[in-house]
Amino acid sequence: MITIKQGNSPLQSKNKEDACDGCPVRHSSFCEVLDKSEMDKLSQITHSVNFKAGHLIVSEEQDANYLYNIVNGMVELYKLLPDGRRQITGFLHQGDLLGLLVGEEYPYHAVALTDVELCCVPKDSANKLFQDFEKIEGYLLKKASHELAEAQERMLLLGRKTAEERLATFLIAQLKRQNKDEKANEIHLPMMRSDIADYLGLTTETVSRVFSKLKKERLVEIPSSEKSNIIVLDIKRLKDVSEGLS
Amino acid sequence: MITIKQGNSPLQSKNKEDACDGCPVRHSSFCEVLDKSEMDKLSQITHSVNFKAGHLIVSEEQDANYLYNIVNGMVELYKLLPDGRRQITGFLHQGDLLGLLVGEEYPYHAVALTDVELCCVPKDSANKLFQDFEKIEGYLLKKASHELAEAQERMLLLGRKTAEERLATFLIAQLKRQNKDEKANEIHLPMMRSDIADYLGLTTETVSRVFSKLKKERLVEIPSSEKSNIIVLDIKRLKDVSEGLS
DNA sequence: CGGGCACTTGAAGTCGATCAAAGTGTGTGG
DNA sequence: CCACACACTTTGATCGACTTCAAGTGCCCG
Repeated sequence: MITIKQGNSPLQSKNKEDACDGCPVRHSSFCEVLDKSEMDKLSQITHSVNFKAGHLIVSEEQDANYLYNIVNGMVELYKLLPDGRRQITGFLHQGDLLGLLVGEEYPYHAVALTDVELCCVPKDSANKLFQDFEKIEGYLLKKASHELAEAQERMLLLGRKTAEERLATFLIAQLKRQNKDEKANEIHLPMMRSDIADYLGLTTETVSRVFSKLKKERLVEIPSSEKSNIIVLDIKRLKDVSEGLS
Repeated sequence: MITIKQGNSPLQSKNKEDACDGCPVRHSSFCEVLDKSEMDKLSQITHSVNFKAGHLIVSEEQDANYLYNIVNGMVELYKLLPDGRRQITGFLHQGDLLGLLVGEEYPYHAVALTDVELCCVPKDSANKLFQDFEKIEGYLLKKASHELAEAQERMLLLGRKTAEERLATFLIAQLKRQNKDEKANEIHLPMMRSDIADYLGLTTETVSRVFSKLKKERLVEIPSSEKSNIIVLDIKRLKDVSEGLS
């Protein structure tokens, strides 16, 4: 069972005017498509929000009143079955969007994995947002299709890969995301083993056992004191394992 | 192993001018956001394509030159592992989009499950499409977010549900899709058991066994001659099963 | 120092996979 | 029209990967 600290409502966490003055909004990923003056205008209708690690940001079936852009930190999305089984559907990083949806309600829970800073767009402003900044809609579409492709990759993982292949796939993906440099081989995993398990459709025990197996095979190394740091010893071979070649 | 008939290249299957004259494009789901004159204009840059059941429409890593809209019929999307393991990531129905993506290449294979008719937008026209018809982009975004929510639901299924729960979930979803009427209880499944298996992350044998179990429990009925027709005897209880309540 | 939490490791159990065979419906050619 | 082949489905028996249950370890923090 997961314990979640009570989440702040977005507006509590920071005074709205302060947030805009401090201009963290400028660092939202919207700057990829908007120029400086547009970002200034954008900051009129958005504000910054902070959540401490472990806090609930949105919950399933809660009215979707905000669209968030992760400014920094990491967020996990998950769905639950009535009996408590949990599937983490994604880890969100800087620049990712949270709350992009059709319906009235969020289709998932979102929890801050680390301390996070979010750029928060009230939903009623969203339509205005689209009118004022046409580019935004195309940008969101691009983001959404990208996520869709990732989701399909994940379905392949969950439906057809073995435990070892799943963890290898996960590590390779994290490695790619965290390093521009092709050769870099260090990964930092801010989430617990049980989060990795719920992301990969496994149990913590299995994740732990597979980590041990990968260590024994000299594919990775894990300093015993800092279990959240992984060193990949053989990227090529790990990649092969992730695709079932081995 | 799956045998796939050689797909036609889009332009072979029908004479372009004929397709537009026959105005099947008018029946593409874009009509949900465009008025008649806009649809006429749209049909200038799109054309109709037909594929016979079993034929390959697009394949993974093939250059994504077209965006398709399913006019009628059914399409399956899937990804493969090097050793042949297959995961079907979606069944597309009337109005669904095929080929909405960021990259240069399709991230999946698409095969016609039934005879299908597609509305085909060449990619170079797509940008023009967005400029001329601003509404289209918002429409695509809506479609994409909807698909994203479905993908997350599927991850929960693949990562955390039992075989019985998966099949029940699948049947309930098909029932909803095929019937406006809440009370209707007939489902037609154009795909084979092995397709259902590859969609649910199971084997054909397991799918078959679970069907037998559901029959024995009087949750469904399957006429022995028409295995593609399913009658749901107890929707409420099947729904409970799909959520792990039972 | 001790309690708690995350993680690891071990032993036993189970669900679905695999292997094998039989059943069912369809189409084809004699 | 029947017989045979083929493709799909079902059923049965066995197997194995991952889960479950149960200890045990190490680390942090009061």
